[in-house]
Amino acid sequence: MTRATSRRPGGRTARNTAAVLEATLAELGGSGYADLTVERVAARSGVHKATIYRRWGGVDELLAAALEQADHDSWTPPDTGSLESDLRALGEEVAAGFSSDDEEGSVATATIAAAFQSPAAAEALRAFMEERLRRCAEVVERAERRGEVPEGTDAAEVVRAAVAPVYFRLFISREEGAGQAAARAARVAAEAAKAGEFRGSPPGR
Amino acid sequence: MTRATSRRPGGRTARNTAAVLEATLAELGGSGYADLTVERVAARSGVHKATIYRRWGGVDELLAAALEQADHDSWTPPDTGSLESDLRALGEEVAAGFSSDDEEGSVATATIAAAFQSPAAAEALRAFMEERLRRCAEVVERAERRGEVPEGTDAAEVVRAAVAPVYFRLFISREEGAGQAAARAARVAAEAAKAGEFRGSPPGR
DNA sequence: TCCCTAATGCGACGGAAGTTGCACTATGAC
DNA sequence: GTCATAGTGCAACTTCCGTCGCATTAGGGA
Repeated sequence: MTRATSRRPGGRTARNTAAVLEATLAELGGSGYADLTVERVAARSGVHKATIYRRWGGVDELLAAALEQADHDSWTPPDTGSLESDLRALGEEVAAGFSSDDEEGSVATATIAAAFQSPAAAEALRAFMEERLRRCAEVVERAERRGEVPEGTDAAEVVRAAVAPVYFRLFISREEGAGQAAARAARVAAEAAKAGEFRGSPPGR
Repeated sequence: MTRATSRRPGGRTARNTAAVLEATLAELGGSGYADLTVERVAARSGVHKATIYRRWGGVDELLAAALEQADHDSWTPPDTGSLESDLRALGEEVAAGFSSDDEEGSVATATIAAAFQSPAAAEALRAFMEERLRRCAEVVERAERRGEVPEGTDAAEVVRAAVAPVYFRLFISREEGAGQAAARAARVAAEAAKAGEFRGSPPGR
């Protein structure tokens, strides 16, 4: 959508967009968010910095665009046979993804950081997480079809309960053991879901 | 501890420390983390910027020192009579504290943001949250004494389960309704604790 | 193929962030 | 009281970030 309003979406513009976003991801993976700068992205991509400032506006918007791109991937939640183990796999995936230094984890971590400083990044993160939660609903819906959980279970809320403790340890309390936390959170969330604690939409909806 | 290694902890040095940290908090409350800069703190506090750079090193370390100071406050967890309502009050306090623009919430939010960029800030945040979790254990211990939850319940883990979804909505998924989420998370955590799901230390300890 | 102009490249500029050397002040030991 | 020096103030300096005006290039309609 970045170029939806453009009058010349083809050729060089498209090439520049690709080069810049790719360079952004590479810089993130290499140096992290703290050292992410427009000048470095410009140098790596071969696109002039003035162009980047004009088209995106700054580092945070650049990051938002990169995340938006990542949003269009083909990720699907795990399917292991039971709600609890699906949730556990999900949580462990989160813990592993953010802990590792691979590109995907770096982008996500950087965006969480950037969201504190830029409305554009915050919005990009919100949209990304919304989409992820939407896809994760599948996990709960399968459980519902299996009869594991009652009908009308708020799928997103179950997933939130399962993964929130992992994120909490990673970025809020900054503790070790996010991976182990996934198992317990998954169990608690699954049990609560079976007991019908997550039935119906939350009050504020 | 900032001045523990100093050879001249008294007089002007102490006054400067107080003035700088107070100015840091004031700047945070007024303009937020994104606009927090050493120069502005220097101007507000009346301490020269070179001094601040020499003593702390940068904005993030400044913030870490301010949080460390806040760590020594007299905060205690709510005591409402039951585990679930205590946890709910706790979660709502978190949601309200971070949403509001008061000074305390600003410092905590800013530190979470700074923790992504500076090891010093990350460590300060970790220590702060550790202390908060330690104080919150009281809530679960009271419930244990009342017989609400089985003996040997991992208090910190119960609290994490109760507040993590609130933090998740605030800073990760960036959704609305963090306050409402507190109620459901508190209920789920309390029920799980009663069922003994949080008995014993987690595996990775 | 031609041509208008959107998009980019380029270099210079203003300003803010952070550093450094030097002089001075005030602390705390004696 | 005196004195060595830790700590601070000051100002100049170096980078780096972001912006701007203008020249140049290339997309895409004719």
